[in-house]
This record gives sequence, structure tokens and C-alpha cells, in this order.
Amino acid sequence: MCPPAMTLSTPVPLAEHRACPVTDVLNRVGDRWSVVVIVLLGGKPFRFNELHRSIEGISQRMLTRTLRGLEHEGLVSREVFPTNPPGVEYALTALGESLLVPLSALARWAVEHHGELAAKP
Amino acid sequence: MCPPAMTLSTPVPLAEHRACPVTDVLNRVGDRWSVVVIVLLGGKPFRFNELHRSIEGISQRMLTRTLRGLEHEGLVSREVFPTNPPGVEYALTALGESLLVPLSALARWAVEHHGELAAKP
DNA sequence: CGGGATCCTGGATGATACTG
DNA sequence: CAGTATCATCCAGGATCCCG
Repeated sequence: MCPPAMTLSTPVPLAEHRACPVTDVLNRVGDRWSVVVIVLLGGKPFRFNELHRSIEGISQRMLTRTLRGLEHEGLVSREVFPTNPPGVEYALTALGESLLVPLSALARWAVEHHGELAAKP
Repeated sequence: MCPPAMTLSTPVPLAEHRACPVTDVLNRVGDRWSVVVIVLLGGKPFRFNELHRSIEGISQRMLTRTLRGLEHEGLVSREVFPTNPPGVEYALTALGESLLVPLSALARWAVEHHGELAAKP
């Protein structure tokens, strides 16, 4: 691989696999929570605690860190409303929305072939 | 989410996000080496050390573990040739090949939008 | 050649408590 | 409400040595 066609038949030097866009994207989004957050925000904007309640098992800390990461990468936007009490709304950026597409392809595969993967103990 | 359409607008109960196929697939393949191995094997079958040489930075241990994992999940096949010295050939299964497709979609996104992501220090 | 076994470390994550 | 700070934990992953 990698660019432009990781599809097949490329002998692959791989001198710097870390520089590979695919690996790069996976390193950013392949963590435990990012995809879940992106998918949720794909539906509608969320407030912080609203997200916190929607994602079972995530800690406040990790939600913060995940959002900060996605925000820093330009996938998620953060808007503060100086109301009382203050509210913060998170949403996908255009870039984030575009990522939703290939993610959906993967999701489709996951749903379709889920049963074919060996069961996990 | 998750099934069948994680695309958008789903309120998402998420009671068991671990059980979500998408999260599940990501947990299996979202590690540091699996995708690289899958993509390489997508081109042609590989011998162990051939893979080891092709993937810069991977340790023998992790290559072994990654292959074992993928094999156990049914994505990769392992065939031993009782030659001298013995040879072992790894290849994608049909399931593995099918995963290559959505992976390519993600790859395409990665290549296209790679520059738009905030640079990493 | 193709691994297995062991030891060890850093980074990712969780739990808990506190705050503007 | 939306975080920050701190401490504790866990495990992926690397290094190394050994073996059939």
C-alpha cells in the first residue's frame, strides 16, 4: 500500500507505514470511543452530558479526551452557549460527516459478516 | 446505532456498545497491524518472514500474534508445507477478501482527506 | 524457517474527587 | 453543566533468548 489503491497486488515497500494515510486514520479513529462518538454526532448534535449518558461505559475523562481529539483533528466542532448554566454543543464538521460515509461501508460489512467471525469468549 | 444503519439519525440506545458489530470489528481489526497484514495479503499470499520483512517496525512476536488473531477470526488462512526447511504460507480467506472492500473505502477517504486532518506534532 | 516463552515498559483507560 | 486533576490499573507491544 498505501495510496492510492490499497486494494490489491501492490508489492508494498512500506518504508514508513506510520506515514500511510490509512494507518494514520486508523490510529486516530481506531480507538475505543471515537467511532461511537462520530456515529452519534452523525445523527444530531449532542451536549456533553447527553453524550455521556448515551454512551454506556465511557468515563467523563475519556469522553472529554475523545472529543478534544476529534475537535483537534477537525472532525468535530464545539460550540459554547453562555447560558445559565452554560451549555456546550458538539457536532460533526463537514469533514466528520464525510468520514461517516466510509465508516458506514465498514459498518455494513460488520453487520453482514458479524456472524461469520469466530465467536469471542 | 448500530445495525442496520449507523448512517445517521438513530437515537441509539447503546445498551451494549461492546456488542455492536461495528465496535466489535474495530476492536478486532483496529489494532496497529491487522489492517496492514490484511492489505498485504490482499495482494498475494505471504510467507512468515516475507511478511516480517515487508512490514517495517513489526516485531516477530506481534506478527505471530496478529496472524494468529486473524486466523482465529477466520480472516486469514494458514497453510504449512512440510518442505525442508518448512514453509508456512498465509493468505486471505474469502471473508478476509470481502473485508478488503470496505477497508478500501476507508482507505480512499484517508487518501483524499489526509491533508485536511490537523497535522500531528 | 517459523515460531514459543519470558520479562518489561509506556500509553490508554478507569475511578474518584474537586471546580468555575 | 462541563469539565480538570490525580492516582491506580491494565495490556498492547517491544526486546530477548530459545527451540524443532
